[in-house]
Amino acid sequence: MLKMSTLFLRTLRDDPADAEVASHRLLVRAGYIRRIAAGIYSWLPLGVLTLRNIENVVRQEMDQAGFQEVHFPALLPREAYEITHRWKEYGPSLFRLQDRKGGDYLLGPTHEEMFTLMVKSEYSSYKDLPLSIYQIQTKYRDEARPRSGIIRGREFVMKDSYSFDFDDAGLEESYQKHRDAYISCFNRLGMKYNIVKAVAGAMGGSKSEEFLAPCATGEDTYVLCPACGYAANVEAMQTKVAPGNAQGVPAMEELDTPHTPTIDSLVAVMNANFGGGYTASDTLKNIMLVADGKAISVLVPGDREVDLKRLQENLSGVHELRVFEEADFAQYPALVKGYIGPQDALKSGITLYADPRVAPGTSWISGANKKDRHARFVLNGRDFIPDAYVEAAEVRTGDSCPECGTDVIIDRAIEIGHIFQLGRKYSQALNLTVLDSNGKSQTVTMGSYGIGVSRAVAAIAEQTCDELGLNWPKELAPAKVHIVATGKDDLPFDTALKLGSDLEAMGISVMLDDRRDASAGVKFKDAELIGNPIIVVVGRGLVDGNVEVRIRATGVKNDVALTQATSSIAALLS
RNA sequence: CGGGGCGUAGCGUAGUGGCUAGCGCGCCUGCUUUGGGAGCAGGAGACCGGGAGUUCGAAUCUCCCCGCCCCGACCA
Repeated sequence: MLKMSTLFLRTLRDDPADAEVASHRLLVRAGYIRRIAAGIYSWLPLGVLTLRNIENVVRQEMDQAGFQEVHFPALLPREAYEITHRWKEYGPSLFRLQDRKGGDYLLGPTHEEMFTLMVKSEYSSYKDLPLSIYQIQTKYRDEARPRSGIIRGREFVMKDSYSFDFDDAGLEESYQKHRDAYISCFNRLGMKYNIVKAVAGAMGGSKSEEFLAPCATGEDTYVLCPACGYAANVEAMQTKVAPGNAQGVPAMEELDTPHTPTIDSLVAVMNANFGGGYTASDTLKNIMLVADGKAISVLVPGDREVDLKRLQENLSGVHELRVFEEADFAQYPALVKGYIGPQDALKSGITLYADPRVAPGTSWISGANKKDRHARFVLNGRDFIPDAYVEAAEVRTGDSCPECGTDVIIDRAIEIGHIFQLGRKYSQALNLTVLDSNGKSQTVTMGSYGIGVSRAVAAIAEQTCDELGLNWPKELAPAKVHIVATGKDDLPFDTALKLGSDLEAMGISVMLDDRRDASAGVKFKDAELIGNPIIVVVGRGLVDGNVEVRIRATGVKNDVALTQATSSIAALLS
């Protein structure tokens, strides 16, 4: 039984000055966590209990699915990460250090390499597969900007699993098993979440989905279709646009459009001099970018910005993407800044990408590649032909769902899980093979699957808290029942202690506020702040043989006969 | 890394050149109180983020450094 008289806990009456988001404020105020450095937190007893509860739900669901728990060190030698090039590619986000002999080490940000090597050292036959193993472990990433308390830290607890299969069908099956296990896990954690299509991105591999907990303070943006349930990360959102009707589009016509280097100025001149009714969406924006040192050209409708992150994710294999600077324009004198059009792209030799919204058969107003000149009736398929189509334009609320055409909404969320089909990227690099039934070596295919365990503490706090404080689902709370003894006589304190013992004997965890010197008001405030699901007040009702049972989440209060208290509480918790 | 804000006791803060750095919460002692963050009295607790400088005099002004928060870039 957790007794408040001795519990290592100090709640704060004021919000800490360095906390802004609700989960951070409340976890600090209620005495769950304390900041040590940017993105690095200590856990006090209440925090540890909650974290362990979440860990245990995750662990049970993993074990239930047949995955086996292992454990790796956080402190790792450089070698394996050198082979997969991540020692370099991970860049400044990797915590690196040296031992006394000058050997390079790192604090593991994720463990694909180590898991792959572990399987390699134990297994060598197709008969050993499939295999899924996992760990719950502390990860280290030197984030450029840790934020929102425990939501994005530099040290955090993650459950990471890895699946090993003989072939693609096996990988698909392991992936689905993980997906199902994640669904039951997050359901049990009492979270609201969406499963969202994601781009595999830097991890390589093909298929990837994120589990996103909707939350205004979340840092991920995703697209949701209210009609069919289609959900995608904004990077992964697909644009479906019908081809334009090229029939009857007049010949391309060059126009005199002085002083129109921007879309707004161009639309104004078009409406003034070349007939009305033009809007930015009739124009074509031709953005010059540098992708890993190579100039590329991207077409998007004039009323949309290029979403660099989205573009980069969809240009597979591009590590660095930036917009043209003056120096880049200097290298391409044929490009007239502000008046670039795709008509001469072939001549320039620069790869021309088009957003799907710039569909075949659509015609546009674009730059004419001459200062103060534009062209209209510039037809895709006749006047220019993109080398490739790529998702580049920003996604907006009201865009069409690629599945059903309904207007999508855009929402924010916290990423609490991510599942990947990695394929053979790591097994190939580290040479993880097994013998097939013909005695031939075959490269194993892998998946990786993560749950942000410490982040889930914050995400659940965000989703469940109210103006009074935290408000945990019963399986996660530090204790299921929070008993408050009030008054100055011994009776309520003795009764409360007895009630607590009875509940614990029934397997119900109890926190008992047995402080003799704290006023009732303080105890009520603390109970609400700490957020255990059931609060029982043992005090003045005792003269009638009653205790008061409150539901933290709803605020509902009921007097219950002391003799019925344990059974009534047990019923509430079942 | 760019932009903005901030750093005074465990927490929240006042103090913008001049007495011993003030207040609230929390903490300690005593008395009173005990169903919504109690009252009175007494007390402990601060190298005012660090360093250098300006000045008769610096929490306060100047420079450098460190740290923290927010927005952006970045983020398996």
